[in-house]
Amino acid sequence: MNPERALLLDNQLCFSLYSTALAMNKVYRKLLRELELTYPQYLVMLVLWEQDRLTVSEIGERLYLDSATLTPLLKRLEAAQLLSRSRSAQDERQVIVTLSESGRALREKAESIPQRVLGASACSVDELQALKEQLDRLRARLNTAV
Amino acid sequence: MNPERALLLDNQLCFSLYSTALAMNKVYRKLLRELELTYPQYLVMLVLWEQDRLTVSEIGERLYLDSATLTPLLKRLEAAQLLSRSRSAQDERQVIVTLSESGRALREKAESIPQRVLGASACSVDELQALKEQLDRLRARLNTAV
DNA sequence: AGAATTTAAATAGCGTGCTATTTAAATGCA
DNA sequence: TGCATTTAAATAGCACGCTATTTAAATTCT
Repeated sequence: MNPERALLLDNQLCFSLYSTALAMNKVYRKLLRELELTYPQYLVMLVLWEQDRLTVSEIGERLYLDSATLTPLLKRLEAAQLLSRSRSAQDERQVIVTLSESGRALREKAESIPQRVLGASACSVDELQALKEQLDRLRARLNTAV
Repeated sequence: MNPERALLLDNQLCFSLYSTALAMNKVYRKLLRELELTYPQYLVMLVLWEQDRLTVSEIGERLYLDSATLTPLLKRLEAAQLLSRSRSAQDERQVIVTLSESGRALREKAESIPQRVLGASACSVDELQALKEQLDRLRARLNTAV
């Protein structure tokens, strides 16, 4: 593709990625309103529902986010009484994040979310699975490029 | 997929989309530093390089963004002397965005960007084209769902 | 043991992207 | 004509997500 054509918005994969991610976020905002969570907060809860008592860095590794993003986010989740943050006794530099009772309980209310997002996407599971695999490959390559 | 498994992070297309978009943004941040543009600012410039003298809404339609996002962004581009904003004479509610000489000139410096992003992605053009089409379909469906 | 280095998290400051609201201009309609 | 409605952009306020820096704890090295 010549440089002229490459600069056309409609030819840019990256714009498709950007705008589809925004569209996805809008769908989640609507669904997550009843849980009073933002999408990144929901991601943190997903991680903790899988494994509780992680450090800030461990959560960040899972989500590709750093403490500058996570610390204020975790403080908001703590203020909402979904989790608590406490310094590790073994290593005082680390902060351990622990779900509260209501944090664990929220999982049930979240169980319907994936199905409803699938509905909004109006795609088949196979189609989404293929897309997911392509995105994961691309992310891996982009992350090594930086 | 049962609700248990659907809540696992690794099974979520949406997380792949979210995190790949963040990874893409990081690649762009590095490349766009020499143009002193952010990625959304670069998108606005792409739109204006294709067609100059658009209103704020027209830019927003192209990028799926509204005036709450675009107004401050356009003010920054105006402060950087890449464009000017002026009220339409026909309809004083509208603001016409016009590239400056240096705004037009920046296009040349931007011409190498798509090629360099392609390099960072380490994907074939065909592969990216397929991914783009899937994303565009998904965005269209998500946008009608909201 | 003590100084230098590394590490984890927090903080400061900036630019989106959003919802809800406001302002001002244009349009519709009795 | 005059008032209500609609529209375009701007504004207020919030939550990310980032870079760069700071703080404090752990580790390394002599």
